[in-house]
Amino acid sequence: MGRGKIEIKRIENSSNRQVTFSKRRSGIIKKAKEITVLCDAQVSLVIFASSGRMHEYCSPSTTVVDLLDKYQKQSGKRLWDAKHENLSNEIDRIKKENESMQIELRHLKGQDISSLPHKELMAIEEVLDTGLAAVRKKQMEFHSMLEQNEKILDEEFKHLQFVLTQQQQEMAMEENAMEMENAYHQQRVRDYNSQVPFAFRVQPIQPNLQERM
Amino acid sequence: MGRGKIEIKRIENSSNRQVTFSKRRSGIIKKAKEITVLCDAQVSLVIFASSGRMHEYCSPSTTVVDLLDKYQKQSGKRLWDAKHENLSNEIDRIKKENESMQIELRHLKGQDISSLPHKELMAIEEVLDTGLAAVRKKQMEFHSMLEQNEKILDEEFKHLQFVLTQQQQEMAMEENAMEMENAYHQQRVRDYNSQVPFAFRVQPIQPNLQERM
DNA sequence: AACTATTAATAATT
DNA sequence: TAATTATTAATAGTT
Repeated sequence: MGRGKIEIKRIENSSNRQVTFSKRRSGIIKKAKEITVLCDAQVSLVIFASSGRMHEYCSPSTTVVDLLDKYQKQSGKRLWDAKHENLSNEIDRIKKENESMQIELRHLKGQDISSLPHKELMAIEEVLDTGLAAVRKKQMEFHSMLEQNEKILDEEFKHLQFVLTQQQQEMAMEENAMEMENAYHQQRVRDYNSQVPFAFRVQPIQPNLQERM
Repeated sequence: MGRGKIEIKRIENSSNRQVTFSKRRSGIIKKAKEITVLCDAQVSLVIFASSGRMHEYCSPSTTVVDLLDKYQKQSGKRLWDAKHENLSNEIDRIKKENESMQIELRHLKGQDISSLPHKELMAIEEVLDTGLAAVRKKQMEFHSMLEQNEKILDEEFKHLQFVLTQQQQEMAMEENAMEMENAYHQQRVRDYNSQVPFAFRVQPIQPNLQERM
């Protein structure tokens, strides 16, 4: 019922598939509505697209829950109970997993090892040794990184110090040449320093140089 | 789509209604199957006839239970009772616990520690140190126990050796006194030895003593 | 998203 | 009740 006959197999083209889904979904829901009216049936229809989006139809005057309750009674399949049982089983499974992990953790922490056979003690020791080695290696890396950072900062600091000292010497020479503007220049130096974080300010090689000028 | 157009309203003629129900029901189920295959959708379809008879379709590879689980997640409608919710919550809780333990275990084994902050690395190292110390202490205890056992066994052995030597000397004296019964006594010694495990048998201090006698 | 040629579903009939 | 068929409805490909 279209321009051509199609085979009933997965539509590979994704956008075609989505368009077809949309059309057929509304078709089915329309049919579901019609059969409820024509034959006063009750229908519960839930459709999930491959995208995960959900669409549903449920006959008026009922709810999905009501219908599923009826479904449960008639099919003999116990939806709730089955679900219940599944959950319980999963809980049991996870709890067991949990417990064994807890025991392992304790052993690794040196707890509850009194009654362990010698062989297991040795295995635990080996795991601990391996772990400790890995952690210490990581810490060594961390430290060497810190040292390297320090070295880089140190060099940057020295460079900055050098540059500033040069600038100050230039200024000092200017000041010598133009004694009159002394006050003005001192102000400039102060301005500059106020823009530089304290840690990077240069201590004059000759202390109190400014005071002497 | 029939010999004539029909209005969508309840079919009053009961047998017509039933026939139509039957035809349309199979039509809907066919459509449900088709959309499942064509668009890889998942469909849960439950139809009740006015007679009460139930018909259902559910996409392969799922169950009504699974679909309803998804349904309730998306719709926010509570299909299951509080019990189920409790179980679900517990599962979530345990799963979280599980995950954190798994992470801790991995860290202790020296895995996945690359991105850890230094502080945590130190904490892990401390735990490992503590654990290792405990395990090693236990192993020391084990060893010293072994040594002690050995010592005790050794002493017992020496004692046994002493006692047996004495007995043999007594026997030898008897034999000297009653030369005639020599053969008989040798038999007794052999009988005795056959009841004692080989490891505990006494080597005569003078080899070949019996042969010389 | 709307259109339309074609197939598919089905209402009436047998 | 089941099969047939005339007709409508659904929809695949196109615009």
